[in-house]
Amino acid sequence: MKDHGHREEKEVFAAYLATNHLKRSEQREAILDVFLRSERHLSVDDLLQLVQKRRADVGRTTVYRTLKLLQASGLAQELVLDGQSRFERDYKRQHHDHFICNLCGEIFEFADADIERIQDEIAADIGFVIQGHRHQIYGACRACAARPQRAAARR
Amino acid sequence: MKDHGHREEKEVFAAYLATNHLKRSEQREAILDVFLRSERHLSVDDLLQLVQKRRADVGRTTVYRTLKLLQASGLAQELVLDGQSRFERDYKRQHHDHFICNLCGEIFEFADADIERIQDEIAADIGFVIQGHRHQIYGACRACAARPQRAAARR
DNA sequence: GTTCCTGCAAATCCTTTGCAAGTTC
DNA sequence: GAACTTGCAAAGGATTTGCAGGAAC
Repeated sequence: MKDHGHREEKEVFAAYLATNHLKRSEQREAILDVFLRSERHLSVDDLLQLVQKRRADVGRTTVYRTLKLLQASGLAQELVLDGQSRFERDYKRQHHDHFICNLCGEIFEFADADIERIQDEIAADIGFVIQGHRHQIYGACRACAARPQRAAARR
Repeated sequence: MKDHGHREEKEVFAAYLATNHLKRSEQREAILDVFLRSERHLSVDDLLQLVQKRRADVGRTTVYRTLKLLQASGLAQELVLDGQSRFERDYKRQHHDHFICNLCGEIFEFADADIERIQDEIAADIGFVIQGHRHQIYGACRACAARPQRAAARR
């Protein structure tokens, strides 16, 4: 397998495996590599299909299981949309939230320090200790809003 | 069945049914009444159990279907948590978002005009037309944070 | 050699749908 | 009586789990 870069993340994953007495495998490495090379917000099936282009014998179950490891090691973050999970890279990325187009399914990221600060203040007011949050804004993206007659593709 | 108030909402529902050539039924009225009397964020099963105290023969399917009608008529709003939906009253209530305790499952509401305004500004910047949003903050509520040793009950 | 991984199939969870029988208009 | 509603059981979709065989350490 060629080295496609992302050395740092691969080391993080190797370290995670070692620390937890887990083993490396061809499948895990292929999944991680494909995941790191993709820039999108992948569903399990997206990722499975991409991985299977390289190794047709990788099963869906392994993708699910490997994604859990990637989350646990801080490399991936889960985005729960409607009925389906999607995953994005999370290593050394700044926190952000998402706009999701109801028409084309496209996902746009945004980050705003003021919103984060206000959240923290409100939480402090009620004595709530924040561990995480989901902030997703749904609607029509610029391109889809410009052609409102097109039928919805809803992901 | 006693009149438990909430006349306005009941009228809205009756009007919705009439407009859409739908029919009233004992089940729908019982479900609506129980829903309106509860102040919490109910799961389908919560609602089913409450309704069945009054009429043991109401089925889960009918609760699902009636909740769809309540949403369509603007009386209920769905809250998608983890793998499960919950429903809260939505008639003439101001928009708000939620804090969700990971330990006891309790849900706290909050509203903040600044956050809403910032969202609108960011959306306008990228030409995104907002149709709705989910903003949920997870963590430990005051009570649970005070006794961190208690095991998680995760909903 | 022991422990961990993998993929399949089966199971689970929540929700929706097909359908025959019962209600409402 | 036509049209809608109900509850059951079955179907659905996404995700998890049991398990026997295979790979890593």
